[in-house]
Amino acid sequence: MDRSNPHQHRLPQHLLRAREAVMAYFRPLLNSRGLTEQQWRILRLLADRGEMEAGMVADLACILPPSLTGILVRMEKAGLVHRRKDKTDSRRLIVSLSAEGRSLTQEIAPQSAACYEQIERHFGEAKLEQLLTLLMELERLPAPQATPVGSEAED
Amino acid sequence: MDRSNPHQHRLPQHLLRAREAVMAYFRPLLNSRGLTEQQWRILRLLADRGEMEAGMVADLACILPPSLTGILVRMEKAGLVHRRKDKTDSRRLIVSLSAEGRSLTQEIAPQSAACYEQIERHFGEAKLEQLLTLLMELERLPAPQATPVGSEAED
DNA sequence: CGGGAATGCTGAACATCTTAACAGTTATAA
DNA sequence: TTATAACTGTTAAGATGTTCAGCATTCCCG
Repeated sequence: MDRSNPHQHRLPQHLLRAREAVMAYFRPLLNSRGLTEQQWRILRLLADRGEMEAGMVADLACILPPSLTGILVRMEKAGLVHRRKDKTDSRRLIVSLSAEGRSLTQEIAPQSAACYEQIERHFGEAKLEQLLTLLMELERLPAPQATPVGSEAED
Repeated sequence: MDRSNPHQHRLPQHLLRAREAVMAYFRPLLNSRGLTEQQWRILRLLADRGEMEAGMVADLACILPPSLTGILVRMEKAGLVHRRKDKTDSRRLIVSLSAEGRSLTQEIAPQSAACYEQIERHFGEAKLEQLLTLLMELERLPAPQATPVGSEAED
């Protein structure tokens, strides 16, 4: 194919592949405890910052609200978290760690850290820092301008 | 939490967030044509390298075989690709672009490139190169050693 | 006070991911 | 040749992603 664009870098693809390479280190650990990636993100979040409302969990754990609803139901059914409505604003859902969830998190955390150190050892601490810096900058990309599709220009 | 580890960097999370920030630029374009991310990856792949067997599509597009099966069925139903068995080895499935799929790809490609250039403009060409280099290195992480869960140590 | 707008979560429909098991085909060796 | 292993793709089941719509609650302003 005559692609005169030398910048066909496929940034999203490489972000995806890199993430897969990294997750391969963590997945066995999580699977051995019957946890999904998302559930582990939520557990750690609650362990680190204490109970919070669902919307904040969604933001911090990068999970869309409709997904989060089901995930939290399953996690509560598994005895990992508690869900309760906010007293003063009954629209809000407060999510907190259960005792069981807390102890499980404390068990897994050091093993997770060990996986991370393996990665660090293979990849190099300096490059890892550099990569994280770039990623955090990229996260701050401004939202794309409306609809660049070129069709509809809202009234 | 007494986390004495100052390296709680959450690399997978940042890879995920960064990817989301980038995909936000491409999603509107793809949605406007009724394509998913995965379908677009497949279309571009076939346009770039010509027909190939399903396994290679899975590898190159970062899609697991069970997912690919359904995706290709839907894409064929939508008239975007053709599927046929290899004559000499009927285990293999050859996937190729249809005329309709090709023209759609050619329509979208320049708009996709435009999105990419927006990102490049915001983020900086140099940093983008640097990031891609690091990502490609990270992809080459060695597979984790067997089962680091601490339970079974075969042989 | 009252009603529309905004907020926060959930439901629904469809697509994809993830793991495990399965089926058809081909390669290999006794 | 024939039993077996290896290879390729698919099915199955459960969990999550993605978009849109809905519902309850709260806010805000006249």
